[in-house]
Amino acid sequence: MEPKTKQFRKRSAILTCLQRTHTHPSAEMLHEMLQPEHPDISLATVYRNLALFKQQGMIQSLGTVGGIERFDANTAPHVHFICNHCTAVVDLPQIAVPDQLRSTVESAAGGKVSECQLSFTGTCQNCCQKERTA
Amino acid sequence: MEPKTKQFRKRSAILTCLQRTHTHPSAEMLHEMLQPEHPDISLATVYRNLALFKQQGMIQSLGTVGGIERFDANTAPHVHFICNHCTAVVDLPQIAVPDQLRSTVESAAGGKVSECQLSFTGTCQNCCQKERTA
DNA sequence: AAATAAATGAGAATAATTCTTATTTTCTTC
DNA sequence: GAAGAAAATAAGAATTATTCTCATTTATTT
Repeated sequence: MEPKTKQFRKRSAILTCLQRTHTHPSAEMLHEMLQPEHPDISLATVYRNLALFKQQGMIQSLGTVGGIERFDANTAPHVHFICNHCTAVVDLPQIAVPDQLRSTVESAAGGKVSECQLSFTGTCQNCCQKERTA
Repeated sequence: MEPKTKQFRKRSAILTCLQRTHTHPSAEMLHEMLQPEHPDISLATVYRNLALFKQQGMIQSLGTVGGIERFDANTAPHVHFICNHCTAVVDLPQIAVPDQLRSTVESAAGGKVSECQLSFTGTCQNCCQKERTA
């Protein structure tokens, strides 16, 4: 008979998939990545659970790239590089986000900070090369 | 007769309006702000010109807040605080974005950086107070 | 095992943004 | 200054990422 895991919640499959990838996928990208293991998963389920995870603070949204929202299971403050050409998003762990920034911001803005995001947009290495040879 | 200015390009009116505000408006917010002076302006024109300005590097997109794109005529790197409750966006000029970051990122990512964005999300002062009294 | 609660699939609904086309406005050239 | 060419715009249709609805399935509790 079928292994039980396949009948279990798809919720955890979605979270696990997001945690294992480094591509900062969109809902649709995740949906495709889940196809081999869960061919019957609905796109609405992916959206629904991503919203839930986000609300619970288990994952983070990077905002949109080309009009499509991208997600990250790494909620620790870290830096992203976003390629406008191929919409790839990569982490830049080499670059640190100053720790004391949050409290500085809170006193400057007078509110409560829940998230910090430092991102650079431009053209990635691959796309730079493609442009050169084109 | 009507003053000539009203018959001139709406393009410049859109840019001027964005340059004079500090609310980091969306296309629709801009459209509303332009109503008194240009009641016949089309929302499509606002979208079209914002896309043009962005492509020409004259303005910047902050990304989306609550699913709606927000714009800023200040293209110099600076820090934003975004309230998740009222979707207000304010500048934090007190906090500087390190200058050498761009080149550090370019060597780390191996690509070409065109934009930098540092933003904090949370609850603004006003919304914090409202929560307290609610 | 029955009853209740939670999760999901499928597709419809929503809404921000973009596109299309006809019209108007501006610019160029004579 | 007028005629023709080019650019900009208005209005609404089209697109599409995301959300919602509701019937069904799956899990949990009694």
